[in-house]
Amino acid sequence: MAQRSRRATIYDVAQAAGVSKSLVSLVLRGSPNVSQARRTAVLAAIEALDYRPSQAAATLAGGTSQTVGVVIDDYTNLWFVELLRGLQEGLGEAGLRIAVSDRTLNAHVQADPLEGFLSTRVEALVVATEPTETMRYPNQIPLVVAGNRQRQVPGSDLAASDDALGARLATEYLIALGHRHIGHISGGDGPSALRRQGYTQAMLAAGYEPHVITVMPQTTEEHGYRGAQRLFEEHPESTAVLAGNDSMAMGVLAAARDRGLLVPQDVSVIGYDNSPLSGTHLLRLTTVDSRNRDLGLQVAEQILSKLAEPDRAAQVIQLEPRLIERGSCHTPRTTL
Amino acid sequence: MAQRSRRATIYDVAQAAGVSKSLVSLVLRGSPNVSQARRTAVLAAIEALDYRPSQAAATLAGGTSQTVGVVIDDYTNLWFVELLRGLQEGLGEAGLRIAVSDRTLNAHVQADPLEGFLSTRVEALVVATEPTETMRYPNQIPLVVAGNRQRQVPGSDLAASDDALGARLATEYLIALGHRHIGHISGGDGPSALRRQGYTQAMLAAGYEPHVITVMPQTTEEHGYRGAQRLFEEHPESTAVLAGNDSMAMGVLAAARDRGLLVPQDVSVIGYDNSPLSGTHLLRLTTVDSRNRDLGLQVAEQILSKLAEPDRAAQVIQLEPRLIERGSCHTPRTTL
DNA sequence: CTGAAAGCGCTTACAG
DNA sequence: CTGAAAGCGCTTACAG
Repeated sequence: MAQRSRRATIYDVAQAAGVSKSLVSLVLRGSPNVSQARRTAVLAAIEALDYRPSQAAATLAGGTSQTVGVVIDDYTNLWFVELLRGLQEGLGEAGLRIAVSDRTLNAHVQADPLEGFLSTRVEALVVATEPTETMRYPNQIPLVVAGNRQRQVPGSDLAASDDALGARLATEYLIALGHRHIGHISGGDGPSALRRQGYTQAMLAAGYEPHVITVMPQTTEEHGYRGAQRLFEEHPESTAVLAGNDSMAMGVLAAARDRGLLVPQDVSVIGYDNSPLSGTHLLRLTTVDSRNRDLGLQVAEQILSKLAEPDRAAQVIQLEPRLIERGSCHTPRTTL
Repeated sequence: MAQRSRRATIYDVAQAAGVSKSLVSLVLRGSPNVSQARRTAVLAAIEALDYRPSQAAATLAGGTSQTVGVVIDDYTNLWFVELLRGLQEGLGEAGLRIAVSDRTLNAHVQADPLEGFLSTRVEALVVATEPTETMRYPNQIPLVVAGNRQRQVPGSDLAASDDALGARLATEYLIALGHRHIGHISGGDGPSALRRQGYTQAMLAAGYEPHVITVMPQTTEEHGYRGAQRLFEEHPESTAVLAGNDSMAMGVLAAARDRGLLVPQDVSVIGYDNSPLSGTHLLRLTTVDSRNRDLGLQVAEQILSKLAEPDRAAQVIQLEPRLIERGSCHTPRTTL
């Protein structure tokens, strides 16, 4: 039935439908200036020929790829999933496609995912990872950095959750619960630095001594585990721990268990990110929600506005995080 | 410095380097038939003009996109990550790019991710999700289905882990440990059906009664939790549980804990997938490794061979899984 | 080793 | 509402 022959082109469709190829193009792009009869004929021909327009030709001829590129750091670091959802929602109206790439996906053909996107002529770029100095940033298309990062990209928009505020909220929550010996396990990236700040501020404001254990360079369960071990050793009086994120919190839970401490009876634990993990029956982790979906919506808006007005000044948008109460916190066992 | 003007094209580079544009094309594609002096000049011009070749033009003119598309079901379902790594490794030599899309990413512009890939003129397609009947499968490019699925795609290659064998290995391991009351929590997808088979076989072979709890339609922690609750209620004599995958195993752990059962002392638990989750300090989950990276390597090979010889018959490749022993299993508390 | 020419499959004005 | 023409930025033979 289907021949392995040459692919159908717009010419074939035009011929089969008995119209010119411009007309086919109009139908494809949903123009209202096409008679019903011809539209039907074209659609039938498309179906019959199993025709699919060539994205390459459309991009080349139209001068626009209609896609925005998103660079993430790692598929296992799930915070980007909700961001993507928000982006998709926000970009829907405009009909922009989304393409995702992590650092390693095409490392065999291109050192830098940005290069690939730039060659693809994306309309805009979202950098949802720590920007590197080797990246050559485009200045001809909108670029928005998503999330709090250590490095700035001059001229780019920025959309991030207020990580300092989130950590402050979490710490104040523990303090309100009656805790005063609260430790913090922190990592080495952009959000970590801000969360550390928020934690420290809240502790000092309450007149308590902050205990920060910084584990470099990652923020995995393993790092959380090691950090918590150190905390429990150096500060056995700790009755609560704020972890740098949910993965690290999972490590904290493991360290507590291995030390014979019950959560939340002996020690309260708070995570950060409201990841799928935190909502499981096994963890029931109280955490901070960064509202990444809303973040994605904001990023979409920034892209759209910059596309409409390329000369507008760079924007910085900050979202307010909120605390999600679940089952990992309690009043301290012994109120001193 | 950088003008927001028109993008540099191959013409601009040729002119700046004082060569013809064919020569620039040769340099870009790494041809050896270019003198050192001219190559240097071209490279300098590319750098100076911040030139990036247009992927669209290259695809259109060259008649090949040099990319293979991978359809996954969901970014939160992490089994594809290792698959991607293997694919990347295997495709590296050939210089093929990888593009990933899940079902929802571009749902606002295209109902089906396949359509997008087909418009992009990918060289091959990897379907790492349950094929749907609405998908129009191409017959002109290699298609390989990765993982065990319920639906077949006629003419496509298949690469999967032997899920029945994996479940049998896990069950036999528990039996060897002395367990005879072993339950299985299963889901509703392709791998689930096979794992169920393997479990049942092993139980019957040992002369024990299989207890399967099937929770539809998903295979999440929540489903594992509910399934285990039912198992513990209906079969309180159970001393071991084989979960359909690691996420479900996590739910089993939670259900055991909520029932006051210790793992592994009171009940042994085995997962499936060897996901990042299973290796955490908190879970220390004994699990089955499907060797997804090797699977990716196999898929790459299938693609390459089909590209070289389009008429070769469809292949089915099955990999042997292996058991990963960690800390969630023990001999049964009371040997009956 | 290098250059001129044709063509890939579309979109976009521009006439009718 | 519809068609003929030019052109997008490359690659690929094909001559030299």
